[in-house]
Amino acid sequence: MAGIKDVANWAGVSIATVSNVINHTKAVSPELTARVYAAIEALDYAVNPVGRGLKSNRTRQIGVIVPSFSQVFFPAVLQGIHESAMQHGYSVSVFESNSNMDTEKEHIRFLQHSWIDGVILASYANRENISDREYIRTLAKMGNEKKAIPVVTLENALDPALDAVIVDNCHAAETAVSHLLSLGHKKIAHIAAPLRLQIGQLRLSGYKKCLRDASIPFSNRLVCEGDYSPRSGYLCAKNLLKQGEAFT
DNA sequence: ATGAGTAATGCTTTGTTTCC
DNA sequence: GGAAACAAAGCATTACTCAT
Repeated sequence: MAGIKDVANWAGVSIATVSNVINHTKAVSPELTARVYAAIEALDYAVNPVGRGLKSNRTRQIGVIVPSFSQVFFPAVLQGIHESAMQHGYSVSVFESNSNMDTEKEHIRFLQHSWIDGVILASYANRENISDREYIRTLAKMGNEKKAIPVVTLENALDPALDAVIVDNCHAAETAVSHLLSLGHKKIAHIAAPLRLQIGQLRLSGYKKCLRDASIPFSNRLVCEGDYSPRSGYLCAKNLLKQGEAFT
């Protein structure tokens, strides 16, 4: 693999000039610029990310942790992250936590020592849970340390100190229920997201609020807790049908 | 204004030296 | 002999000085 010294030798310039051409950090004459680019092409040179990272403290690598690759929601999210990262000259490393807090923490520990520039995290942590609070504080601190690794959470606003990209889950559930009501349905079942998570609670409250607004009594028997997977959706629907509670 | 050359810097690993 | 301390290497970037 050719390094910056090889390019400098081939082009007959100093390594400083090569660096200035690549990064546009200083004016370099068109003649030398052309020679540097010719050397880069001839030697098939690519900047060594380790060397660049040593000096700049930046690797242009982003870590992404999602609970599951098989959930319908995340492949589209990952695609969007990947496309946006590419546009900005970043690459993405993806990890699966299997909806398991220990695995998620393990990935975070690994990324903390992996010269990553930032983390996008669809966390399974619950800020109401005392045992998760210390972990959430750790995530919030990561962006303020000497080698800052900012963390952005998806779907779950864990801490005011952490940036988050979230959906208004309460309103979304309300919208879904009111759509069904507008079609004339009165008995609406809710296959819920995990209720230990904020997202599950918000969706359930949106569901309840819409029923309340329509003066329809809430029945716990019409709520079944799933885990996002297609299989849990199937099992919940099966259970609801089995227990004989009529819904439309 | 342009470009060359040098040294320092970042962090980790590996090799070498010193000391008990 | 083993542990601890120190030095050097790896690579790209950047600041600085000097030359043309």
